[in-house]
Amino acid sequence: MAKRVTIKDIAAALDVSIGTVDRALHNRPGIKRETRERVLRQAKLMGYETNQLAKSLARKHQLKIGCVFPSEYRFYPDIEAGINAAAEELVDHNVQVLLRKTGRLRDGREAGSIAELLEIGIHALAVCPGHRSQINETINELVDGGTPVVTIATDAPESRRLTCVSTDSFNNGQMAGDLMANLLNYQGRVAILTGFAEVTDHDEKVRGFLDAIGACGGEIEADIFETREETEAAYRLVKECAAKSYDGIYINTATATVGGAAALRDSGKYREIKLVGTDLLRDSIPFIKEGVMRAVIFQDPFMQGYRAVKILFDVLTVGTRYGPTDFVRPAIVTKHNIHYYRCYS
Amino acid sequence: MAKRVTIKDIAAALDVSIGTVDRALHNRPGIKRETRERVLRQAKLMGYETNQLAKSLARKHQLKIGCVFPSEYRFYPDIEAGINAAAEELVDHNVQVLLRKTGRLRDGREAGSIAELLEIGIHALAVCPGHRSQINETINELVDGGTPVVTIATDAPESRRLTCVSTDSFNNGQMAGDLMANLLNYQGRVAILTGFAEVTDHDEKVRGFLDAIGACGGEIEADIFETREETEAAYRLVKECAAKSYDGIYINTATATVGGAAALRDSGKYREIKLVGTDLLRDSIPFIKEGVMRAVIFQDPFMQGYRAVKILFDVLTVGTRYGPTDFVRPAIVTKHNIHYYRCYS
DNA sequence: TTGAAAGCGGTACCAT
DNA sequence: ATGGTACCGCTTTCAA
Repeated sequence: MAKRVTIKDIAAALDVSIGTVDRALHNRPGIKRETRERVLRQAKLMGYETNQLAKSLARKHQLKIGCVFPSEYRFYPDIEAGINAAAEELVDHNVQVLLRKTGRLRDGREAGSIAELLEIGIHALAVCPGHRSQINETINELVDGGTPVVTIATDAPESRRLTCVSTDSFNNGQMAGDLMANLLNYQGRVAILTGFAEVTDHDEKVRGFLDAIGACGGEIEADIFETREETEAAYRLVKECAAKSYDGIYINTATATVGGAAALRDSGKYREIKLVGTDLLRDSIPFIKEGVMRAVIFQDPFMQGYRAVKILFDVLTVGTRYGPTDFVRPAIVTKHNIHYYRCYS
Repeated sequence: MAKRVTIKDIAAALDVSIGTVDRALHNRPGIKRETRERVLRQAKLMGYETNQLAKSLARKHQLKIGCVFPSEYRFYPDIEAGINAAAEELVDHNVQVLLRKTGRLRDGREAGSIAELLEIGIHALAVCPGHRSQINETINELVDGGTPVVTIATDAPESRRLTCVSTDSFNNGQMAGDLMANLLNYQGRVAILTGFAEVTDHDEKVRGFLDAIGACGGEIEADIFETREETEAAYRLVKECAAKSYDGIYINTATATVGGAAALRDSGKYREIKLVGTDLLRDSIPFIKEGVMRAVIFQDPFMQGYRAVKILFDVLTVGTRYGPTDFVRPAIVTKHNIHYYRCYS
């Protein structure tokens, strides 16, 4: 394992100063085109790669990464925990993470929080947009000004955000559908309890679920109901379904999962009716442990927050490119692996 | 966010040199007991925490971490990939990872490889022991000499290794058992195909599986067969089981999973008989995608290798303490989440 | 027993 | 347009 090539090595080989090498490597002004090319050629030749530790250590200014997300107590505390975990890993890199909470997701207060952060001065931004296009301009201005932006969990797909860290909702639904198809032995009748018909993510999950049960080669019928993500509505709907001839129930949002599980337990029919839920709230844990709910598809919000910050740091320092979406892998959580997953909400 | 406290700050506060602070902080010789205590008190007072980047950058010698594992082409290539991924993350930290392969797991060639590494000089060791006690002395000598050792996948529990990175086999079996119980609607007859009756890990999985199906509150019978981890034996056994009245089959080792799945497909009864396997070999992927195998419990060997190296680095630099076991979380892999998992064997 | 200083591999600024 | 140098926070060696 030969010693790593440093800018000093390059400088020596070309008989220039390390300042010049640095200028060439980083496209800084004040260097002759020809010199830059010579340096770059030599760097490639010698297989130079930046030592990120040295880079962080030498950086004079602190990197500030802003994070804007709702203060709702479901889901977002996990995202926050992930953000903080990443922040902690980056303190030695002289990175500071600034958090701003925006009330409820739909309040539309992101722009205000972002403005606050800009006042302070940030080098990158992670945000959970409450609306898919409302803050496009804000995002685009930032990006055009050289401040990378990533969205978390929800997206603003028509903006010029760098990427969106989230789960693949369609695939999420497929995972649930496949599980259900297997639990039902490829036949029966299931109730799908979706959040809002018009919310893209929820709808995608429904489509994925239908896709999977349709492709299983059996005969599974499905009815779709809307919970509007209200615990009580979910409770009522599941109570009703339990009274009818449903063999399985799929709930595609977190809060409704809790309400639905409670209803199924109260109905006393959870041994016959198979319940598959979504996400992990503290309140759903007992239902999984007791076998009321067979499994949940966990979208790992912690990891979403964590990755968002890590990606931004990476973009800022290494300059790595990312695709339009960065899918976090969901987990199938059951009675005996639930202890591997932390949840903060 | 106040600026971080550095050794310079401590030195200034006490009007000593940073050399003295360093000596105190690291229990180095050549410092008066009293001075050391003064420094340590001040450091605690100011909330000092080492900047690991600076530490790595300043270290004069390269840290060498040795890894010894079988060259078998199942499972171990994934461990190796994980080790390499960790190694890559640590190059900037001036860490070199040295690999040594030992033929088949049971060949008992670890001691030789370790000796080779000691010749070169390593600061830490990760090893997959082929026997649970045979290399205890080798391990203990290293540990007593200040070289931390962790075991990967298999363990040497009576040695003084720092920790063992592996999965919890009993829990692994429970996950499979719970899944099977749900697939069978709590009733039926299952065949358990275990590797070797006398191998602890395999036996633990069987016990975990029995525990879970026993606790499900239904009536599931189970018969146990030994595959000796041979593809052909597994094929034959599953063919036989398919001809009898089994409702489910659980296979608890990687290679047998492939053979078993092939047999079930060939029997044409995979829609009726539920197959749950273990681990992910490239050869098992099609069986999962086609629905021949409902799920596998994936023990994530990549993560095991990765964590082992990361833990050793952490012990070497930060000095973190670890418990006797470090369980990597297994994943339930099905048709629709299999694309999230890489496998190298 | 302690202090001083030269690095590690970069960044950033000043001088030329 | 380029060179030189003082850092960043720590380790390590040498001098006192």
